This record gives sequence, C-alpha cells and structure tokens, in this order.
Amino acid sequence: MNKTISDIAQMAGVAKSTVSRYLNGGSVSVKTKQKLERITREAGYVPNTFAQSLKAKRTNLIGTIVPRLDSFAAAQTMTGIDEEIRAAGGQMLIYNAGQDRERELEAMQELARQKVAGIILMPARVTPEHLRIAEAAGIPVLLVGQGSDKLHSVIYDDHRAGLLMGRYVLEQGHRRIAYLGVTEEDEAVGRQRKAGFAQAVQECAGCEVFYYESSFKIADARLIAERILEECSPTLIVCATDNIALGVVKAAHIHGLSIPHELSITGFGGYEVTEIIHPTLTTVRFPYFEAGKLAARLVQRLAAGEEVEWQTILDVELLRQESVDNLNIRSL
Amino acid sequence: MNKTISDIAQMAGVAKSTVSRYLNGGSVSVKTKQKLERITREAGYVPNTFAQSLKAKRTNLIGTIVPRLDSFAAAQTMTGIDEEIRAAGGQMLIYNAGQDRERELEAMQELARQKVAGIILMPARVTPEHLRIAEAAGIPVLLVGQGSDKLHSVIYDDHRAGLLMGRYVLEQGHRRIAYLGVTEEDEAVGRQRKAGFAQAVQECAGCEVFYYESSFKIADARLIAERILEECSPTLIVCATDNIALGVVKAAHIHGLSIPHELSITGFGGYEVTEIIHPTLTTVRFPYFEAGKLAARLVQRLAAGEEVEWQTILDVELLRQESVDNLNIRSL
DNA sequence: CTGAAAGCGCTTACAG
DNA sequence: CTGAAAGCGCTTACAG
Repeated sequence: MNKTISDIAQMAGVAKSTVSRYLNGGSVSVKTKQKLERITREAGYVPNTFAQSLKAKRTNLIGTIVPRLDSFAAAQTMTGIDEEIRAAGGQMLIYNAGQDRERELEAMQELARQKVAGIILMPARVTPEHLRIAEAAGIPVLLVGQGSDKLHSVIYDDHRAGLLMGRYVLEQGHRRIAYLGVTEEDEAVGRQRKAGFAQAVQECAGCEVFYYESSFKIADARLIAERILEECSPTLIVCATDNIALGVVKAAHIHGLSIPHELSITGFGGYEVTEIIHPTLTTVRFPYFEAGKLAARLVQRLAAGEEVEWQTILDVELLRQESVDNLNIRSL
Repeated sequence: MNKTISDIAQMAGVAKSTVSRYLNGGSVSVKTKQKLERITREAGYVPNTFAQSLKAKRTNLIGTIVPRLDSFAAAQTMTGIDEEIRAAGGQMLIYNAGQDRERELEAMQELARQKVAGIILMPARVTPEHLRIAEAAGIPVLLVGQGSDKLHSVIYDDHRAGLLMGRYVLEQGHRRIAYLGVTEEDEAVGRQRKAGFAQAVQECAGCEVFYYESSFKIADARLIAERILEECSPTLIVCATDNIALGVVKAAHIHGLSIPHELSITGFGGYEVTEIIHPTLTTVRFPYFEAGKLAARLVQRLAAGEEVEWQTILDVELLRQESVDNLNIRSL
C-alpha cells in the first residue's frame, strides 16, 4: 500500500536510481526534478527507513540512556538533547536503565546493535565494562554528568559547586554544619561536591563539620536527617542534592523546627521545586538543559567523524534563596 | 566487521535459510541446532534489525508521544509503558511533542513511517486531524488520558475525581470556594473534573463558587491566585492540577496567608511533591504509572490483531492530607 | 529437516 | 544528467 521508489520511478518514467538521486539531492536535471517533485508529493511517497539504514549502514538516531525517566535532571537533559537533535533532523531514542548498572550496559549493546549514530549516557559511575562495551560498540559514546579519561564527556563543575556553597554558608556565619552526601562511588556527586565543600571549610578556622551519607531518595534522606538532628544539632545541613534536601526539609517540619531560623538547609541541583517550596531552597543551579543540548551537538559531530573537545566542564551558579539563616546579622 | 547470517551459515556448513530458521525457532534438527548455538555464540552474532524489519515489515517498537518530558504525569506514564514493553521484549520510542499540536501530528506520521507496531498518544485534546492521521497510519493508536469515540483509550475517572473532591471539601464545611480550572478544550482536565466538582456543589445548599481559569503553568496559576484572593476571598481554592495548586500555595505564602487556616488549597494528580511540601497537599491520586502499563499491554494486543476493550476507565483516589481546614470543628 | 532462490526498498559505484 | 546492476542482511514460500 505504501509507494516505493520503484513505483515513483515507473510513474515518472525514469530509473529507480534517478529517483534515489533526486531524493538525496544528487545531480538531476531541472526538468526531471520538477516532475519528481510533483509525483512524490501526489503519491504521498515516504521513504522506508529500514531499507535506507540497511543500505547506508547508519541512522540519524541518537540513543540516550538515562538512569530514570522521572527525575528532574534526566527530564531536563532529555529535553535539551531532543530539542537539538530534532533541529538537526535526527531523532532521540530513549532507553531507561532504571538505575540498574546491568541494564545500562545492556542498553549500550542494544543501541549499538540498532546502529544508532551515537550514544549519550548518564551513568552514576563509569566502570571498566562501560569502557569495554563502548569500545566494542564502534560508535561514539558521550558521557553526561560523569567524566572519564577514556570517553568524551560533558560534566558539571561539581567541585566548584561545593566550594561556592561552602564559602557562602560560612560567610553566613555557620560553624556547626552537617554535610549529607552520597556514596563516593559517584565521582561527581559523591566525591567532587564534597571535596569542594571541604576545601571551603579548610579555608575557614573553627568550623566543625559532621559528614553523613544517604541514598538519593527523599525518604532515606529524611530518616538520616532525624539521626543528624539527634546526634549533632547543627545550625545547617548541606545536602548533596535537592531531593536529599527535600527529605531534610520534611524532617525539619516534622520536628517542628522552623527553617531557616532553627535549621538552615541547602541543596544542589536547582530543581524547579526549590523555588516553589516555602521557604525557597538555597541551592546551586546545574545547567541540565544546556548540557543536554551540548551533548547532542557533540555526539552528532563525533558521529560525523569530526574532532571534538575531550571534556567540557559546564559552570554552575549559586542560587541564594531563603533557606539559609544569616547568623552574623542575628548576633549583632 | 559484524557477522551476518551468511557468515554463520558458512562457518556451520549449512544454508542461510537454516540459520534463519534456527534463529526464529523453526524446525531444525537437534544436531544442527547445537552446532548453530555454539557458532552464533562464539561469533558474537547479533541480527541486523533493519534487515529484519525490512523483510518482516514490522518492528517491536511502540511509539509514545508525550506532551512534554518534564512532567510528573508524563514521566510516570512513560515509566509504566517502558517497563511493560521491555518485559515483552519490545522497545519504547519516545517522541516529545513539546505541547504543540502540530508536532504531535507530525510525530504520529513519523512514527507510522517508521513502522512502529503501535502508538500511544497522550494528547491534550483529540482533533479530527488526529483521527485522520491515525486512520491513515494503518497501525493501532491508543489514547491515554483523553477519550474518543473513534480510538481506543485508557482514561481516568476525571468526573469522579471532581465529585470526590467536591464532596470532601463541602463536608469540611467550606461554602465560599474558588475553582481554578483550565480550558474546556481539554475534555478530561478542563470539563470533566469541573463537572464532577459542580455536581457535588449542586448536591449541597448555600455554597457559593467562583470559577477561574489558568494555564497549566505554576507561574500563571500564581498570578491568577493573586486576583482570586483580591476579588472574592474564598476559604478554599480547588485547583484543577497539582501544579496549579503549587502556584496558589506560593501566592498564599507571599500574601502571608497560613495554609490551611487562612486559606485551604487542593489539587488533582497526586504528584510526589504534594507529600513533600508543608503542609502536605490534599489531592486526588491518578494512577499514571498503572495507566502506562495498561496502555502498553493494550497497544501490544492491538498490534497483534487481538480484540481489545474500547475504553478503560481507571479509578482515582482521594488523598486527604493537610491543606484543607475543617471548618466544622473550628466553629464548634 | 534442509537448501536454492526470490525479494523486501533502498543506495552506490560504474558506464554511458 | 541518467540507467542497469549489484548488493545491504534478512525472511519466506517452495521443492526436495
């Protein structure tokens, strides 16, 4: 029922190859061009993508592997990737790894098998298997959010994010602080943010910091927050992500602690919800959307065989909102 | 560099067709089966999906068209669809329509062209063009969230949602209420929710309701909330979605109104954030994830040529949380 | 159970 | 500028 290139060729009285050339912008006489233009339009011709890909051995698909579909960061990044790829006439194929490393690796193989032009990966951690599969895939693999010395990447300046936040809260006079981080297996979120924060602390005398660890889940963060409040009564809890901060905010409300006067709280991420809640959450904005757009551009250039910068570090921005008390003013 | 079926055939000393039959579970002798098993494994053979699809004229891809990637409802639905399709050995191809009807229609055509096995569509509104394209596509199209008398659908009981919420807030003694809805072009969210609410109001004497309209955006809702507060000072604002409710909550905070004592607020949706904010938001839970799973099952059955129920209505559940004041108790 | 052959719809050198 | 031919990797009747 769908017209093929042969049908068109027959209707136009030319050879299939001429139609193909016309379709792909090859050299065709003005006359046949006009004729073909009319006929393909009238016949409602649409090329069969499988046949095209089978022959050309490539697609305009970019595979995107996300840890989960329902996270602010993933959604923003996907939106950015999609926008950019669509503008270039391509298409984004999303693979949900469900926060499971095995599925992440499977996804890479599956996408390679489908001959996507490139893969954008948002891993929690880059393992040797990732590198092995990426190499075997034979197509460009670009990392977002985590770096690697073997793969191209777009990353955030997590260290600076931690530093900015650390300096800011110290400026505000906080000296008894809990840092609620995540596993150091996560280089970006677990190590770098914490290291940046720790550096700020080192620059300042007489500051006491208590380090804790949570998963990325709001509910888990909330439980640990309860323990923190019991164990060390800080004036401030610095949380490694906005979601963790939300869990801590929840715990504070349940304990009847007023934010920021009885407990200050900060996050990292710049999720939309941080501006919605009351008080608004002081955090560091990460340019997820921009990272997605950039990643899409880079992976497309890699797919085209172009040279591309090895690693791009995107800048972050401190968002001073309402959830941090200024202890200097108070003590005046 | 990738092995083909011919390579395998040659290595095994059999014909290509035998290899193909083995791969597709056709009748092969135990002996050749074992041989082929070993050889395909050792050679790391992976079939070329394009060649398969070209020949078989079908894929195991299900296209999903979402209005946006970064919404709670869309994310939950996609996660459900993905989980179910993956379990069945298929794959989900996501298309982001960016809340643009034109792009939604284009996406349908594009997916049809790619010979996906079926399309799951989450439209804001079903137009005649949708129906025309769906028919021309020649593949099953299933709607989620909006019904139609021409297409299969999975919908929510929006009318009952409105009714449950209406009855509940009236029970709590509210008699001066603002309803902040959305355009009636949206049959489900705009018309049905409001109609259910209006029915509850009709069952109750002496209740005054002021109807307003907003877009789906938090910022817009916030602006309209300001107007509502000035114009009619209700004890309660019923919002057509949780996001709209968040905008109203924000406006209340800015005006220094305490929730729920000075202003009660409700939403619809059951977004995760409603349990995070303080006070928690009274809302109606919509089973987005379950809808996604069901939609995936149904569209796959349709793709297999099976008979499927025309429309499935999923039930909703009132979540009584903290954002509605009980005026009865107070007046005692 | 197995093989030879045709063909899915397209692209790409190669002649002319 | 145009056409005939080969081939991408697979599946599917059809014989045997």
